[in-house]
Amino acid sequence: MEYKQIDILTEESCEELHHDEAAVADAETKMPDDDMLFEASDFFKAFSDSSRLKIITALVSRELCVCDLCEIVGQSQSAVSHQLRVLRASRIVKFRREGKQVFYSIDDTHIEEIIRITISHLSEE
Amino acid sequence: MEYKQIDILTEESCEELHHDEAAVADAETKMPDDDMLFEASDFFKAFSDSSRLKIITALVSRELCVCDLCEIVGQSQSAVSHQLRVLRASRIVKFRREGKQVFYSIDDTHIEEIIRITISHLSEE
DNA sequence: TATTTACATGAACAATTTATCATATGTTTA
DNA sequence: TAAACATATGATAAATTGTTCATGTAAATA
Repeated sequence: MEYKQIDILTEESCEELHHDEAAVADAETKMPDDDMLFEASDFFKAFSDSSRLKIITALVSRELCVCDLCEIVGQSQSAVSHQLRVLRASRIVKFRREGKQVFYSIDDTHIEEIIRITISHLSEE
Repeated sequence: MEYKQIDILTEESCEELHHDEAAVADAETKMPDDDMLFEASDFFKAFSDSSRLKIITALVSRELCVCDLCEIVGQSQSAVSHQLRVLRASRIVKFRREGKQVFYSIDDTHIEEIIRITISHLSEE
């Protein structure tokens, strides 16, 4: 990763000077640090698969057990469990066990707002 | 895709009845149609890579030419162009040509809001 | 008009992601 | 305690994605 940057600077960049040095400097100042960028892109990655998005959307209004989620997304229990694992890792869903069943629900208040804004945005055009 | 669903229903689902049939029916009613789900997940996919997210973040406050974007994200011109292609396809950025340079900018008013909410969400914990 | 500059793109390869299959774990029930 | 049920998970294969390299195109300029 570091080597790549060195390569670019020496071989590929548009000479020594950028076209709008001030804009570049300003953008670099305002840029969130790499940790935040990786965390944020991971967060969005959770929404970037239609099966996961279906799971998230289904959970917005109520908690559901895994079996019902399989029914709703039309996928195997194993596939759904793997996706839930991803969503758990991103702390988008939480779960509680009740006997043999495990109930999942949204672990965050912002999720619904983000989905709502996005859907309304995409519906506009 | 269709065949997969049939397989699941006959081989894998938890018998004939779900655990909470009403909840499943309700979730299925409220579920956006598949076209919307694919479109929305594609939209989020644009944000799911840290290089693309860096490009988007840089463009939020101003338009930038490709060369300056390369400088900011620290990647080759080719890599950045390929990413811009993805962002164009999702209609997240627009561009205008000015002589030899091409200037990119955000093609949507919701983008900043979505990023802002997400960053604030991730900063909370 | 030949060259240079800025950017785009196709092909190939590497890395990552997703689905499937088999199996393991935790809980209830016979 | 054995069997059944609901869910989780590791390994593998298939699909997708991201980067690089080589080359193509449009505009400016020598």
